[in-house]
Amino acid sequence: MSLRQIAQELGLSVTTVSRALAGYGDVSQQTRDRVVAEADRIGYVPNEVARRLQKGRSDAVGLVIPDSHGGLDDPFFIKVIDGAARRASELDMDLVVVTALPTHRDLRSQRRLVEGGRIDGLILTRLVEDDPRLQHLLDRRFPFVAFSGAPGADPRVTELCIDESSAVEAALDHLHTLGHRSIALLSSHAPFTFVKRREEAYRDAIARRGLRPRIARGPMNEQGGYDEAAALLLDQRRPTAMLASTDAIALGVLRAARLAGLSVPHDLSIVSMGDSPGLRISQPPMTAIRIPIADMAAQAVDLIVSLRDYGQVPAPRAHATELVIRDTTAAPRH
Amino acid sequence: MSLRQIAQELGLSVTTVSRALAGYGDVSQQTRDRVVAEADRIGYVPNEVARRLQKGRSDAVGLVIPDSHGGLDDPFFIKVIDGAARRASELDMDLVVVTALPTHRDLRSQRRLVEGGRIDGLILTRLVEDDPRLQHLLDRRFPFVAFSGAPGADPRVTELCIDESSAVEAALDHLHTLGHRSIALLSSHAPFTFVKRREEAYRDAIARRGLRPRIARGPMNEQGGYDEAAALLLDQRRPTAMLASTDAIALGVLRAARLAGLSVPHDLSIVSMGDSPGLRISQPPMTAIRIPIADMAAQAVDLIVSLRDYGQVPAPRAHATELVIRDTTAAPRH
DNA sequence: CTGTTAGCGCTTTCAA
DNA sequence: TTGAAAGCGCTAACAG
Repeated sequence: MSLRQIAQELGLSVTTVSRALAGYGDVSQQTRDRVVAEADRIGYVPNEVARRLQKGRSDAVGLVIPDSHGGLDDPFFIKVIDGAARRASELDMDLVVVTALPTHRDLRSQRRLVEGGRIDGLILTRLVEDDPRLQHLLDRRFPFVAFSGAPGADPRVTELCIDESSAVEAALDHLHTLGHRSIALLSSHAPFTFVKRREEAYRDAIARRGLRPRIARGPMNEQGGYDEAAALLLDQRRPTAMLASTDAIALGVLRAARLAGLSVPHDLSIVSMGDSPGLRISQPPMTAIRIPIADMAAQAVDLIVSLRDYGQVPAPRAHATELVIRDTTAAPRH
Repeated sequence: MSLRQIAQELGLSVTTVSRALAGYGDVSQQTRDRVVAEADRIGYVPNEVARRLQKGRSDAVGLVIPDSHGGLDDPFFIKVIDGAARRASELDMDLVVVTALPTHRDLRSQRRLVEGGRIDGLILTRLVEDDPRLQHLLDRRFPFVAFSGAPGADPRVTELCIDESSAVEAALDHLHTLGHRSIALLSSHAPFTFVKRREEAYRDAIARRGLRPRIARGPMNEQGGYDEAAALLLDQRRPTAMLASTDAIALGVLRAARLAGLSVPHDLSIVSMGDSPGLRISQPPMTAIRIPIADMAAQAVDLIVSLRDYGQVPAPRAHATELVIRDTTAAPRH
């Protein structure tokens, strides 16, 4: 099961066998055929670890997910893993997943991964302001891409993002066209960059229409969405539509509306931003801005390979989003 | 950033430095202190790849998830990844995730992983009868554990399972005690072992109570559950309760009941088997048998380490399940 | 076209 | 208690 075995069997040098199997380099066709035949016969698979040591790279991409003690329930991560693992598999690479406490104050996971040579590049998610992870990677000039954007548009950071402006614009256009004039944004307190960007995009889009912005914030989960929506719905002049900045929040809004006895979409329209499967089977199915997380994750792998091999990337562009109209949006009642 | 650097800096041999850092072996306390201090100073992190090559093991655990072209939406896998990655991180190991086509007829992913020395053991999920993956691993005596059970109770297979009998029994006991006498099982056509086990457990538990079994089958997803339930609900003598063998199916049942104008739980009680977060926020929140997927995945890592190091495992026991009573179960109407 | 040599960074003998 | 030497399996550089 090693090159040496094949070499001995065929009376060749290990080098020649290696070359023949690599598929390039100078080897006679005859030798190549013999080697390949023998390799097939004994079912040779190269030792990836040895190859990595020699090549000085690991052909693996890292991903850190939050350590939530068995409670990880964010569809975002399964999408990221799905997309990244698929692309990595296509490239004969590994996706290495480790957990870290969500605070990321403890860089041990990242250091083991990065400095131990286990991976060639890292996919970062949920970056916050002054994220220590970022500095660590920049200091080492280690290849990485940041999902959902990095704070401050640092040119050294390769971002993987959607065009938040046009995504929010599409949602507001849809609602505005339906006749809504009071549209709230259900945002969150979470310190992630995309949260802020979405808020800005919302403010701009609302201002362009001469409407009044209303932004609610809470924890970035279902309960948070529920609480935010419940408070807004108590208001005398409650909004006729809500744009939720994440799927979990949107599902909380839906629950709040139901418990308040409001009909969705007639008493309240809801648009979510995301792509969770839960949105399709919610009651009613949720209108949403689809964010192609898996595709973005697949691209992340390509970008990392490019960064590793060429030290730069072909200017990554924002991914297109898509308004998927389902059953939580309609014209407001008078 | 290598042992050599530290060795040169301190005028020691690489061997000594290695020993000092390993924490065992014969090194004077003084030398050890000096080495550790210097290692800290330059921020030494051992090259994991070199260590792996030398040790002949990779300190990594593999997991193959279905390649669903960006559509992976099964909460099962995120739980598995979460639990396995966390335990692996605790042990300073990696979790390597790759995708493969769900048919698993193509063993390339597995062969690259296993024979390339990239991992020390593999976590298998969703095994089917005569699964080619199983034979491949058994042939090579490669450490692996099978999630959700392997067909046929092969003694060479380390299983990670719940006690299906007592899980189903708990669900049926709950429903029976509430007064239900017509309880259907919404199963699926999926060829996985746990599906069959659940059906058997259901038959037994129903028989013990002198009731008549009713088993419906369809695709193992939300739509499947919807279709199965819709058909049952058309029946003159429709069941008053349904036990869904997976969460996705249960959510489909809920949708069918709603569209049929039935009140859940009063017209129809539903119990699910699983642990998805979606169950907590369904309307109404779903009564379920909680299956501790993440804990099982964490144990999977321990079992693989044990198999690797000792060639055997401390007889793994079935994981306990728990009936979580929420709002989809109540006494039947007359 | 093929072989020899060297070395990736580490750990493990075996000697001193 | 320390060091020298060997080698994990592979690839790259340099000769022939």
